[in-house]
Amino acid sequence: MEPRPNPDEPDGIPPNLEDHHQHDSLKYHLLGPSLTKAGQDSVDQSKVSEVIYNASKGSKFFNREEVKDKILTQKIEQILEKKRRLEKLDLTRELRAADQFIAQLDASRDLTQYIVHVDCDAFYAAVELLDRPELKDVPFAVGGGVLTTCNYLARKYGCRSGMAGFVAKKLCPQLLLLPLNSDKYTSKAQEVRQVLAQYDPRFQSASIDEAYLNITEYCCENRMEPQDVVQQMRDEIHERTRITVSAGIAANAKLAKICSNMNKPNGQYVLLNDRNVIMSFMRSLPTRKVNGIGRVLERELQEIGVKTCGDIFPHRQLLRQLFGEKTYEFLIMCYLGLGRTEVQPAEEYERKSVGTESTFREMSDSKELRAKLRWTAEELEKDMRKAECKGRTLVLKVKLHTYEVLTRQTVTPRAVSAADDLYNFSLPILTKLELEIPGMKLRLMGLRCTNLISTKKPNARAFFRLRPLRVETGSNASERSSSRETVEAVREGSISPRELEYSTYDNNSHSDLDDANIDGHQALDRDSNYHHHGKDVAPNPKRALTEETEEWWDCPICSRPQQPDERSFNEHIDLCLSRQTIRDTVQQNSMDKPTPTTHRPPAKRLKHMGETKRGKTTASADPRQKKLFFG
DNA sequence: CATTTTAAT
DNA sequence: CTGCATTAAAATG
Repeated sequence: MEPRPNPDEPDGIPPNLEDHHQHDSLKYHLLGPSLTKAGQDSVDQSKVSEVIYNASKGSKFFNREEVKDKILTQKIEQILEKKRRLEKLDLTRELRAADQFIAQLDASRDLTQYIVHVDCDAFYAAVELLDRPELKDVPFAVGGGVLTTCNYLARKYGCRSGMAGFVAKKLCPQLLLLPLNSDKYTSKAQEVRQVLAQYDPRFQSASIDEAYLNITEYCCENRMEPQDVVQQMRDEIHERTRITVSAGIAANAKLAKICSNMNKPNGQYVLLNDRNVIMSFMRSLPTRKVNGIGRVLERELQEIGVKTCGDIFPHRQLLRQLFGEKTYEFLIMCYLGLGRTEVQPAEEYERKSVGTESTFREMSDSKELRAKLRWTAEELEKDMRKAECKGRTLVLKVKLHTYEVLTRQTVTPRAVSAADDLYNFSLPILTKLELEIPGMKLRLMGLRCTNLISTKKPNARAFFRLRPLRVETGSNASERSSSRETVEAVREGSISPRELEYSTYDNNSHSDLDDANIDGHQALDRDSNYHHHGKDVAPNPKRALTEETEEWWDCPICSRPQQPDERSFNEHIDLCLSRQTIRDTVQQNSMDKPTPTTHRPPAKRLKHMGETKRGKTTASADPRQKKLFFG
């Protein structure tokens, strides 16, 4: 905690106190999304927010932020009104439901795992510093118009990731801006990951510079305490890569993530796997510290009187109605300090959309816009080729010169990926938008493809899901036939179709063994600040078409549904395993090089098991079947 | 109720 | 004052 350096005074401290007062929430908002990140403790935030406010005042971006802030204020007004209305009612039912939910969650609390969240310190800046050690004592940032990261020296001036470059310059005029060298960061990240893999071969990359590990096994096998394991791992990372990382160690991923921030940079923090310790840790924890609670939810919560996770409890009877089902459940989990205890490689998650977007000088000419769409379509085609998929829904995104964002989507008659198709099917929605908004002026255009169908490795693995013929009954028959497609060709030689029916289905997930071989470039680096309530990091690897799959146990090797009977299921797996061994041998000889350093564990792809959040099949199905297969 | 759009992260 | 992906809730019909 050093004293804050004295950055040059901004052009003007606000002269007008009323103005000051009215825009409090906006100013706070303008501080940006990464406020909770480390390195800011010694900074005078109110000074910083003044500078940001004055630097951006009057810009189109600012005006839009102002509008958004007004809208949020209205939304909060409605929430408060609803709250007042609710409080006049008898809420014992909701209270009971909440208490029951809490009891149920608490009973299923798992304190047996040691989950670690590893976070590289100012990663891009640290990598740049390796090449240019002379920058050790100068504040610098990486990124162009927007800072992707900055070193800790720059943070002392209030600079941080996500901030506009010119704003950062106001805060710190000496700030040096370096251009991005993405390849460099990716290869450095790989070096770090090689070390991580020694401690948990199934570690999960959450972004280029963040990862989750489950070190329970490592601790057991080496008779070591978690904190010693992590200290050793961090030392090893530093020794091998010359970059420093921080880590959090706790019973689940949500807690570990919070903990990795506590002793940043180059530190670690252990939260004991003890219910009381966790509960009191959460009690005083500001909501914003939780991954998934950002500027907006923080403010909404704060306005109803919830500042810390402990404050959630006395409001439990209101939260569902005020914020909706999922957010309610998420908040209760926060109160209890519960989170994910499983960690799984990112490659095992199924991608749901692929898209591209770009910002450009304002543009309104119809011809130019079509050219831009054409170009965007071509970019998307490249990305889809890389992802090896096609899609059935196109989403056009535009940002007007006012920074207002609009999206329009259309369902294509067939799965598409070629630039011509992408362009031709999205052109009508662009044209319609132009009619809707006369003189439409854009600063950004994006195209995204969803409802994906994989075209991966046609001969390497069955990429159609085979499932036994079943009598279609009742209401879901029509629904199912619509999402199902008879397929022209059987691509996979080793299994004859016979009486089986084919459906295009869950293609990526069948190729995790292939993925393991390809690995490397598909690493799927996600942004650290993406969230979803309920889970903590990556998306749910679950499928559409859930209903009827419940009655079948899917084989983790071939993914075909099996009779839900233990004996025959195990027999089938044995058969599949031997078949798999043969296939792998054949493949290795032909083309694939197995990954040298990170050895992969046996295929354990237990999808459709422990399914559904709303169905009550949760806890029962999962452990049972895992045991069945591994036990 | 299914689909689309917006907003948050 | 980016770009990519995911999720939840609200709006729409």
